[in-house]
Amino acid sequence: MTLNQNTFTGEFSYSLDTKGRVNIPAKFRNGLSADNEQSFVITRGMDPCVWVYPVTIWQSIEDELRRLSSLSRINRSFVRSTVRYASTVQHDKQGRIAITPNLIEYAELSKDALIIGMVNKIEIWNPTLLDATDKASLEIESSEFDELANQIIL
Amino acid sequence: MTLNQNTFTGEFSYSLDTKGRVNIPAKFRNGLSADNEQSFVITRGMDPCVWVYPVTIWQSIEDELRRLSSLSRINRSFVRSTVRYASTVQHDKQGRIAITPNLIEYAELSKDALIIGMVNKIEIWNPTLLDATDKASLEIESSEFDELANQIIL
DNA sequence: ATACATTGTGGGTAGTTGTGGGTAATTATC
DNA sequence: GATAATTACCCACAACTACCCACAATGTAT
Repeated sequence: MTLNQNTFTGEFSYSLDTKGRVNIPAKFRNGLSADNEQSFVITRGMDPCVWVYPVTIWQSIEDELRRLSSLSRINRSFVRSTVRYASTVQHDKQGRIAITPNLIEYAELSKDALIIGMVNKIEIWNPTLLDATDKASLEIESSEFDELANQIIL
Repeated sequence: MTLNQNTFTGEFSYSLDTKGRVNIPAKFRNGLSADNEQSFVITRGMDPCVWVYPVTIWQSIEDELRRLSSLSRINRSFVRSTVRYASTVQHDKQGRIAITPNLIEYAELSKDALIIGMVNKIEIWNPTLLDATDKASLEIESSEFDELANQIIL
């Protein structure tokens, strides 16, 4: 399939093994463009989950960060907080990537991992945490959803 | 993997030994382009930490500094504080570099060293100092932070 | 329905990496 | 010029990681 590379949709229940590895769904792997060399960048999400970017997408973020001068304190701490938890990982022959202990702790991952396609990136969740986050945000932000509706037509 | 040379991301907890040496994470060493000849330039960071540049990157910074000359006061003080303490170091067979006593004192380094990839350079921190710095900047600059995030993060 | 390929999961092994310390060479001090 | 201090280079080892193989479950084709 060559339609829409580096685009991810759908939800998958996979498991994190004792070595901290999770499988990337075959659908997602096959959707990866060749120039990614089977690699992703994993980092902290804004929510308590792991964000997984194709490297080529992440590089565009890096390029912008590179342009921020370190003379400014805000820039320094912004670059630091963005890049600090990011690492490049290549999936093995079985299609798995290793999640760093740091990120496992942050996203509170244990055996069950919920993998969600988020268009240009992938999220890995502890199912319990996702439920809680969903409920909370639905209550609070319905008015902001309305605002977004004006910008994006579904 | 040859993707993106001289680019550093991620966080590592290493230790400074009794001889003042720290390991450069294997990931960072492997990402160094060959023309660096396993060497870095270490100097004072603008925050209380040690900055570590690949020599080739440092050279381009020096070139820029030369061009800026001494027109503005900020440049003069930047040049003075940054260049003054810079020295070139080559890592040994085990991948360690020796930090000069001067820089160890400046960054208040002792046993624990936190090594952070900052895209085009590496920072070495005393973990306690980093925590403090983080907290301070988060309080003061959170709005400007959000602004940057909106521009850069996908 | 059966054979075959693909996918998700578990685990073993060899090589790499981080860390400590020892010895020789170099530099500094008197 | 002799001695002390520092630095560069080497070896050793434990812990970890990358890589490989195996197998069961699922999906696909004939």
